[in-house]
Amino acid sequence: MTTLHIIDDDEAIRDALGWLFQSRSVPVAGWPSAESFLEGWRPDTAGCLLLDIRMAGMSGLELFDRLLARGCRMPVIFLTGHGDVPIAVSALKKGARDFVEKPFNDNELVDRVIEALAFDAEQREREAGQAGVAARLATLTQRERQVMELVVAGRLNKVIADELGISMRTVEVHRSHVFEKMRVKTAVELTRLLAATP
Amino acid sequence: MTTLHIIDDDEAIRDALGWLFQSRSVPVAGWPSAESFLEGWRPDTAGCLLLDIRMAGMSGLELFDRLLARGCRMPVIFLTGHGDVPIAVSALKKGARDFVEKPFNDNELVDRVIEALAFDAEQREREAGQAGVAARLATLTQRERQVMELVVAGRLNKVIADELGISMRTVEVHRSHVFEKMRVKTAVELTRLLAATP
DNA sequence: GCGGCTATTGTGGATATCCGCAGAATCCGT
DNA sequence: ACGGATTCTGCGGATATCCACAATAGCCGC
Repeated sequence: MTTLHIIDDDEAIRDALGWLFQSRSVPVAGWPSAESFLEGWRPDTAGCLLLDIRMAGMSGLELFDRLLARGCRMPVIFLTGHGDVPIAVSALKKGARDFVEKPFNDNELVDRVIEALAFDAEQREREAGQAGVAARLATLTQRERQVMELVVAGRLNKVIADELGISMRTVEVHRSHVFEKMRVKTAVELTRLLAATP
Repeated sequence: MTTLHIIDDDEAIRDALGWLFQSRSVPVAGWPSAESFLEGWRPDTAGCLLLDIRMAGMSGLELFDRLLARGCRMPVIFLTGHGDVPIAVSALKKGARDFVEKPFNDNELVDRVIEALAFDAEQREREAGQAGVAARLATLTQRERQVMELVVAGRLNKVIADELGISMRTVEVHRSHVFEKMRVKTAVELTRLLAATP
């Protein structure tokens, strides 16, 4: 299982949460500030975040915004001791996974964290597949991409040739290159490959 | 534009909100209770809901649950005067669109409602298209459905014939019927049609 | 039993797609 | 200037798909 990142400037809380999750076999990493986590974060950092709202220095919300801006897609569970509805609403609408008030129920929190970790693992698997597709897409030339778009739009070769003002034979060549580079054998497979990503 | 349904047991608030929205050209329907709205609700009721949490009789949350159970997909904006974070979190996680505390900013609320109405309209358009596809799917015979699944999986006719233990000619016939009934001309179009719905 | 729907198969021909072989033009970097 | 990548084109043949015409057979409802 991947790691739960606990970000809280109160060492006592980090320790208590660390204890709780380690006792449930959830790997934990503790961070004493938003800044320290942000510095250590890399696009391939996996797992989920348990993030305190109020912290000295950068707040949990600000860290969340900065992570989003950097393309981080890890599930984030906010922890807060002083429930503020507008903050909760805006965090959830931005894509936070959960918003939990202290004091919380231990078992419930553990369950939510485990679900979030599973979600992250699945999401990373999906994205790994998509990255492979994106890498293959990047090897296409402009013309090949144009032809591909018309192919997955369902146009016949002769129509594509018309629309691009080139001969059918040339379309066939590009089409064949696209299939080869994208590692598919039929237009239908290509369509499915691209339908899963856009 | 479609209708905003205001559900609040306080007539003064219904009137005030009604005024606000009518002055912004948003069509409004007022309901004095969750029960009255639920009774009048039909699957094709369009628009969005502005729903008070605390009401005599059925609460806003309970109405929301019942609507979800009946397959209602209208955007719901909750209104509440006594912010409760766990309630807001659970409502949003269930799919509520927004959760607004009184007193609210008029302009902000109007903006959110207009966005929600636009969202509902788009969603209904999408679903109308999907319903058409579903209706056409329902006209397929079992065999045609089997062939269709293999076609959109990218198999060639000869392979399909093998897998189903029938002749290629029969596959061609079924395939042609599928195209006709689904109103497409190529396997790629069919794939796109089905990829948008699953 | 007759008519309609479904499923099946065949023949034969028109179209489309797939592919190897061959040739050529432009642009770019060494 | 030479090689490489990209784009373009033609020919011909092997496969595949599309389709009209034609026919057989089982099941179901009237």
